[in-house]
Amino acid sequence: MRFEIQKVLPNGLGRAGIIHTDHGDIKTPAFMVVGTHGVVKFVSMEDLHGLGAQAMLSNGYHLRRISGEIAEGGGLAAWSSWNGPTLTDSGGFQVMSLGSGLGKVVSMERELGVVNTAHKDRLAHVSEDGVSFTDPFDGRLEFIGPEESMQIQCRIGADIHMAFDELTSLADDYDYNVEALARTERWAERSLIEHNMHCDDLGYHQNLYGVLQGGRWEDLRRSTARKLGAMDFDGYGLGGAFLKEDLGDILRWCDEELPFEKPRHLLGLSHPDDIFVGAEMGADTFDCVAPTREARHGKIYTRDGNINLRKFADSTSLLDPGCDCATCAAGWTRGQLRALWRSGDPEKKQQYYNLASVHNVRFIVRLTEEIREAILNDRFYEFKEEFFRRYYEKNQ
RNA sequence: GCUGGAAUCGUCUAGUGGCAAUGACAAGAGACUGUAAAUCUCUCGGCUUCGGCCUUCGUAGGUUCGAGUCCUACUUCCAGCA
Repeated sequence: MRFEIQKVLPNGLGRAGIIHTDHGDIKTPAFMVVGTHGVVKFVSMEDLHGLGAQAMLSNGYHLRRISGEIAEGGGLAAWSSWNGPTLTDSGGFQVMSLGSGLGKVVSMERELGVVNTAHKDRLAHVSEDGVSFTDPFDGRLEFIGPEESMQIQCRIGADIHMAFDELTSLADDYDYNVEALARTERWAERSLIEHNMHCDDLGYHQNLYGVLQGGRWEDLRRSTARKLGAMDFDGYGLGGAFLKEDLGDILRWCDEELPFEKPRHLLGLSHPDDIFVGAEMGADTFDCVAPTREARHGKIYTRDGNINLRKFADSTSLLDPGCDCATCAAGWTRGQLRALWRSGDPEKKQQYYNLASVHNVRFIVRLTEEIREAILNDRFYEFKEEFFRRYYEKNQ
């Protein structure tokens, strides 16, 4: 893998570039679509290529039981028939979502009294070795540590792997973050060693990103960035549960310390505010379930702010007039889409999920394309201002 | 015409003496960020100083401390028999 930096923002952090992988190039900043199981929900591979998606993220945790099958199928890109660049997550997110955050929403808004799920109610428990967890669907007790995660990911064979990490929750205090971060750093070393034993097994090179945690504390963020930055990772994942207002600072702390020439992936964020902050502070790639999940839940992205489709029963307006996605190009109106969505007919609902997902994903992919163009043309800050002026102007 | 049965919040529906009244759908509001998520939360008779108050279960009476629930009549609808 090679990362070519084409242009750098005046702040010395944000940049536009190209990540060259064995399955193709990723022009950055870029949004990677999330196909946890190797499929983006309700969106075909043809749709994805059509809307300009450059890379797909899947999850080693979800694919763990069929990783051998995927290896036999030639690795994730071939097996899924995506045939482009891919990335897998280590399962680190599930340490939190099945553990301290079980049953909770990972919100970026300030909530009073965020509380972790009680230990006895968790499906995942962390130890020095790794994470023991109960499969939520079949109740089987399993274990994944750094070595297991690397073995699974190397069989799945994405171009980019994530080191096995522990994502802490907003409710975890400084002391717990110190402890968890030290563990994540030890896991990073173990991940690197194990990864290097298997990273060429499928006949092409697989890369490993180290993942930075450390919550909202500057000393933790900077020290882990220096520590992992000195290790031989191919790039870095920027992880954590953030409050929106902290995101810029946290990314800056990390990216000021990390080796500049290596690519960085901001894990799990894609709302426009977060993409802009990320791109400005040096994140090269992004992924997020929000565009597809929110589409299924009736939230449609538009350049004038997001809309809730429920309110547009009789609307003959396009989803986002001027949008270049396939759904808008085909002339679907808000009212028509709402009718499909609310229909009792499963086929119509599925059609809705497809049309709305394509639109929202295209919206975010296009946003990253535009940010890239703006960076290359020295007008990032102007573009950001234009975008938000329109996006937040009350107008709906 | 006779004999049964039924009428409840937009719709369907629960309810058999203590009820502002069940559930579903529809409707309305909000949430969702490395997918336990085609999901979840809230509202859904009116008013409220949030303690309550008022008006409600086809219509009109009655029995009862108390009636959506029991009785009588009427209205409408359904089924069966003429």
